[in-house]
Amino acid sequence: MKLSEAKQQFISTWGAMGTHWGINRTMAQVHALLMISPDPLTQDDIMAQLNISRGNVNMNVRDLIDWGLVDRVLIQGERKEYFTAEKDIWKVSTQIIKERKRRELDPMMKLMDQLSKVDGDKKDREVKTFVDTINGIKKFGAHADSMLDVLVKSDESWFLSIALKLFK
Amino acid sequence: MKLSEAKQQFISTWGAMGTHWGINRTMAQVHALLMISPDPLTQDDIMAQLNISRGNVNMNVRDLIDWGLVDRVLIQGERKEYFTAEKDIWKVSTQIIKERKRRELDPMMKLMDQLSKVDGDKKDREVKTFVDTINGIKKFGAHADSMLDVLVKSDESWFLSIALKLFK
DNA sequence: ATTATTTTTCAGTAATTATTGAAAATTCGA
DNA sequence: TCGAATTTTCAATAATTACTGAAAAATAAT
Repeated sequence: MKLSEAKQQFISTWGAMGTHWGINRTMAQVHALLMISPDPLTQDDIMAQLNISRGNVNMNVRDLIDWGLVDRVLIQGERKEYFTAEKDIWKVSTQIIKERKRRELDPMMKLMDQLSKVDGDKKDREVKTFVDTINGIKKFGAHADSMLDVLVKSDESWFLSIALKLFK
Repeated sequence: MKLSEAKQQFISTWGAMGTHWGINRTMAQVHALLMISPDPLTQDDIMAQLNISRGNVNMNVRDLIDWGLVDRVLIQGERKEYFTAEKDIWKVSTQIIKERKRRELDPMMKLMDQLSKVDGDKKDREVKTFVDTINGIKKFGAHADSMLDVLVKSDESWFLSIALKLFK
């Protein structure tokens, strides 16, 4: 397979995968493009390679920066901004985990705390099932939370050595 | 907070959360409703409680069954079908992990195998960056794959005892 | 301070995805 | 086998989400 074809394939698949993960297709494609580009790219480079508008590039790159997956790079003597992406997939993963925990798990757990204080007799089947489900989620979430914290703070080699001991 | 209000809140938040995870809002809401319902519900129950059409209920319940998160229940002497959801969040999670691994990780890894065989000189920066990125994803995916396999096969108490030892 | 270059914003539009509802198919009791 | 009850399908439509492109804002060189 030729490089250009392989690149296209990768970008397109990474984009499709994004849609299964609540990430919009273009954002995932921009990320894919930057991951396989040896040098930083400009807005115009990205526009040209993905055939999308300037506004679209701008918005998606900004989102990627918010996610901590892409960085602005200043190139000496150049007026334009350049962008580059972290290429180490371990770092990419931990960054995504960190952000999703903050954006999703933390607020969800806060809500569960409130909901577990619902009024009513625990002998009522309706109340009992509700409270049990909520408490199950709370307990599970608390464990997930502390595991993910440690995971995100550890580095890959530490993690893999544990993983291999446990799971091989 | 009253039960009815808490239920609404839970269903609505679980639905919104679904959209961040590539799951459609209604499907997540149906799942939420069934998780907090002590007894199995019919299509009509779900229609009434969530204010959605029969076709919509039918399609989303079918998807949930495909995901292994909801089961049909036959009630003695009743013509209608009833539906119920697994309420143990550990089981729900492992089921989701199992399905996503099969639907997403496995095909992605198959593609990476193909893409890593791209033509061209590894001394070319373009080629090198591409191959390195792909290989990084392959290696990471292989570890994730075997970890998730074990995770899914283990049960909660086993897993938590390991988790506590490691991460507390 | 003026002008050229680059980035950002956002109203309008396009594309995608989800939902309805009625017709068709299926199921099962009589 | 017939017919009522129930489930499924799917074309039409609604709702949502993403994208464009041009105008406005910001930046920096002269």
